[in-house]
Amino acid sequence: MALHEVVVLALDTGIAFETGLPHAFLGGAQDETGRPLYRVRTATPDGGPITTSAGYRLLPDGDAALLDGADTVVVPGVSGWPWPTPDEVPADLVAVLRAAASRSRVVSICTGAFVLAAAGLLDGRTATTHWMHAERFARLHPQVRLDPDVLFVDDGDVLTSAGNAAGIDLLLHVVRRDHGNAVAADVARRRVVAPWRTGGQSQFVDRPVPVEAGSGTSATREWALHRLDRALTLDDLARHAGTSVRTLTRHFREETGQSPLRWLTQQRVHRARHLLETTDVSVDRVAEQAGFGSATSLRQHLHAAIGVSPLAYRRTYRGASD
DNA sequence: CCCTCTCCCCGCCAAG
DNA sequence: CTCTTGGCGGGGAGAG
Repeated sequence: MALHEVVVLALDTGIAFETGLPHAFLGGAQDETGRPLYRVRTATPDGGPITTSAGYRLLPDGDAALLDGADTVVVPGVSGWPWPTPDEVPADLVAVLRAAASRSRVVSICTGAFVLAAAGLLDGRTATTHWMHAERFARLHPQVRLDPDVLFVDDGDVLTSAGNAAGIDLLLHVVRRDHGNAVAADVARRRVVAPWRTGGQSQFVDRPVPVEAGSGTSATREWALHRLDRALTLDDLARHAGTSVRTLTRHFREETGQSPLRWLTQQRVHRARHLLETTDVSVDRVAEQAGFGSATSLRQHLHAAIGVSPLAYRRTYRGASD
């Protein structure tokens, strides 16, 4: 089988830690005979050195032309605050990314999602980024369905991860997707990280993305999280927020990038996943405690979110032992 | 799988 | 004049 070509696109102020991750986690993947499965190289737009977030300079393997032969392009985060806003991403970089996306899988880590979004690669898709930048991302890119609570999002040929170390989770997921669990577990072992995070891929609902204090709907979101198990209507939320339903939905979209119901459903899915991962509570009870009207509803939403049934999901994380 | 009913989403616009 | 609010209604999604 031909080596899978990976090109890391390093940009100025690129986060050093993340820029090295593909070499470790994709470059470190091997088949059962010990042969590497990916070749990882690093490119900068003009082939010249860039200065990383750590201050040292990085000399790449080549320029943007390297991306032509890439099966997967990885865009690590950039740290030059407040770069990048869409109009600060150079047109030629946008063109390079668009071309790359038309023939390669594209993966971003952390604020790399801002670069992908600026190139329009995330329009109409689901994506994530570092939680600290989620609200800004939602404001800048309302056309992207942002899921700020997950470690990564696999949207097929475009994959995005949360901040820094979440890149590890995503790259392991890529290996798992390409070559199966055994190969991914082997890389994880070699790099001395857990094959997946304790608690699975979702972050815990009990320590959700910190809501920006004072921002319009943060208190209401917090409030809703504490009564997820009960039926909540837009009227309920608006009443708590002290505004009209119209203003509430408007603020929700501005601050979370989502409509209230979509946000609520997402939180419920998170809670359900958490319960499936950590307890043996029956699916009916999980549905109830997560605020779904029925097990059917839970099944539907879980399937839409991650493509598996509740019991299959639980089996993945709790094992089929005993 | 389909049907019906309810609730939601969001562009639009007038008012504050 | 600009910004925010909130009521309305068509189109649509989800529940049962």
